[in-house]
Amino acid sequence: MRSNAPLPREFYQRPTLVVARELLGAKLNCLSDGVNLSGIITEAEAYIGEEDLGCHAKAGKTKRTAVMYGPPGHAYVYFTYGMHWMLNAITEREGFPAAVLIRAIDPIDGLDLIATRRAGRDTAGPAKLTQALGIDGTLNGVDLTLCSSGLWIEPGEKVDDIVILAGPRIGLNTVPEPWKSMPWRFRYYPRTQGRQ
DNA sequence: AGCACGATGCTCT
DNA sequence: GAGCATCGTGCTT
Repeated sequence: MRSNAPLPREFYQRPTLVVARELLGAKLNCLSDGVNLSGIITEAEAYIGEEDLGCHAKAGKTKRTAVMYGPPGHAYVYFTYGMHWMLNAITEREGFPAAVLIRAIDPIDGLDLIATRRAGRDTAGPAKLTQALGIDGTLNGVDLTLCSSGLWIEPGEKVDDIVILAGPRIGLNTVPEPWKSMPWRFRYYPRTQGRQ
């Protein structure tokens, strides 16, 4: 059984809110320790430009945020809380710093390895999914539109807008309004079709 | 089921 | 030196 072609660069080179919504239902793939691991994206958040005070790019272009200013369709992987890796997909045109944080997946391929790495616990959480798939800083900047990068995203089932829930982004405790409350977090529940 | 807290190290001021 | 796009545990309702 062959994989589908990855989502193309044009997919990412659009408004970040559109990309965030449309990444729901897509299939995140990672080649890790020789095993193909994957999962359906069920939650994502948008971070949009230097004006967005919840976005890392609020401080301008730095060593850490440089990839956000690069071409869309690449991975922005950063380290936080002393132990966690976060995976983002770069969006919008090159030169404009924006990204979608992948916050949760439902595992599809490599269930055994994922269960081992997660000690049987779930993969709903930005640091949980990177741990499950073995994603770390070595993948920062890789091209998500190429299978050969070892980290890529394929199209999936179309998720109807009606089952998508939108709300404020998580963890922006000291971010000022209106950014703290912008409804830029999107999620859905594929198993239950809309409720949990 | 809900909160408080500690772990742990990088980034930017 | 402060803060962090978090998680798991342990304790209280």
